[in-house]
Amino acid sequence: MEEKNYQHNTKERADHRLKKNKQFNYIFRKGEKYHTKNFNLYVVKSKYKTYKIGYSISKKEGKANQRNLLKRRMKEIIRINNLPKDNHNYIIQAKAKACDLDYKQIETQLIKLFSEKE
RNA sequence: GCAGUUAUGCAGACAAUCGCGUCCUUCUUUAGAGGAUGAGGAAAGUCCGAGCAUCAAGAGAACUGGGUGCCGAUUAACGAUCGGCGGGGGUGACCCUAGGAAUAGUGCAACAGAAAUAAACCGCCAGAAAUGGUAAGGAUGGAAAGGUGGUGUAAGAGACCACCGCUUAGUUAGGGAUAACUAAGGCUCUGUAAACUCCACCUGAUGCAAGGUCAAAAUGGCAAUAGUGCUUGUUCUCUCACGCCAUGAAUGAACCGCUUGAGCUUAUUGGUAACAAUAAGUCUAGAUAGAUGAUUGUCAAAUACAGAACUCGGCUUACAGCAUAACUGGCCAG
RNA sequence: GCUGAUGUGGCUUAGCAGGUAAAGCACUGCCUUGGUAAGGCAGAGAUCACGGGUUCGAGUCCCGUCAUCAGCU
Repeated sequence: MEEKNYQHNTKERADHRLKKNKQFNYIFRKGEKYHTKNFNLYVVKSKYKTYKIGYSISKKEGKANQRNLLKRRMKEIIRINNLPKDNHNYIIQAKAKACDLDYKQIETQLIKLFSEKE
């Protein structure tokens, strides 16, 4: 049953978000790292049957509205392309002025990241 | 048409597909479906002023610290706003202005210059010289002993005169800052208070991460009529209050605070204006890793600065592309 | 969200009641040594974060921006 629900609900819901500061710290310490030019990916195996994603953009990258826009675009890309294939915990960290990128540039880089992980 | 000044407004709209926060309805309770609604002129900086909350409650005095500073009005309040006055800038429309007191006292004014708050280097005049008189001219400086022109004189000097400036007094106008006029003084009185200071007025501190609810029993430590806490800069007077702290106990954004408010829109009236009064209508985000995105089409082009976090009133800073109104300048053409 | 602090040569710091910006390390040249280090002598290097104001004159006083760094669940 749960598997079916998971297949249907590909959208980004609250269930699929990391929220606690503890979890973030844990994943930053223990996770495996993958890089592209503007993004880092941290992955840790989860004990639950769903995946979770957190987004991390530091204040240095841009002003508040730019950071919000980047986060929305990342969420949108992950929702449409259905990127996370395993039930792990992920953090995507933006760096190196990722706020200046287009939607399409972000898309290619994120797809690259997840394929590298495979 | 060109250059400019001031004020005001907009800050994409519509359609389609997928997707997000909150609320409501429904059936069902892991969840789904439908509907409504969903960021700004600065939401920013956190520079001022308020509400609200806590510091157990309150009245007062002294000192200290901080702020404001032409006049009148507006406002819940303000360092804000409006209208004036004085000063400065611009050909002009118009703009800028922390603008009380320098005879209460103290400090500072480098270098240059003879000399910087105090008189004499060169000079001019008299004289044989010693010396005396003088401040017109010279050089320095931000500032040099009222300025310009004349009379006068040995040479000169407010010594005297005219105009201008300054100080004091008076009259008139004005609600006042102040202005105009008259008379006198003959000029004695450098600048700096955004240096200390004086004068007048204002001022407790901390901030929603404030603070409250769930929250009780029980145990341990300290204290015992003195102690603790007192208006969180210090000291004092008076009315006072009470056992205090830790564990229990959960670092949880779980619930409240959290959105109806000095609210918004329109009209009328009063006022030069800021603004106020009255009437009618209206409810318009409430998140908590933090809600608005992606793709396509049409409009000439939609692209700037930028994202609510308890709430209001201002200020400051950022800003693509426009639109509207009033006014100024000179040029060209008629 | 709230509250503070700091910006001075390449680096680390001085500087005050406003009057020509100081030191150490580093750098350049010369001396010393057979050579290097150390040492000695000389030299260069700053729009005092940026923009206004007060003042005759601001690194310093006042106001506003920007950047950096701390602290508070």
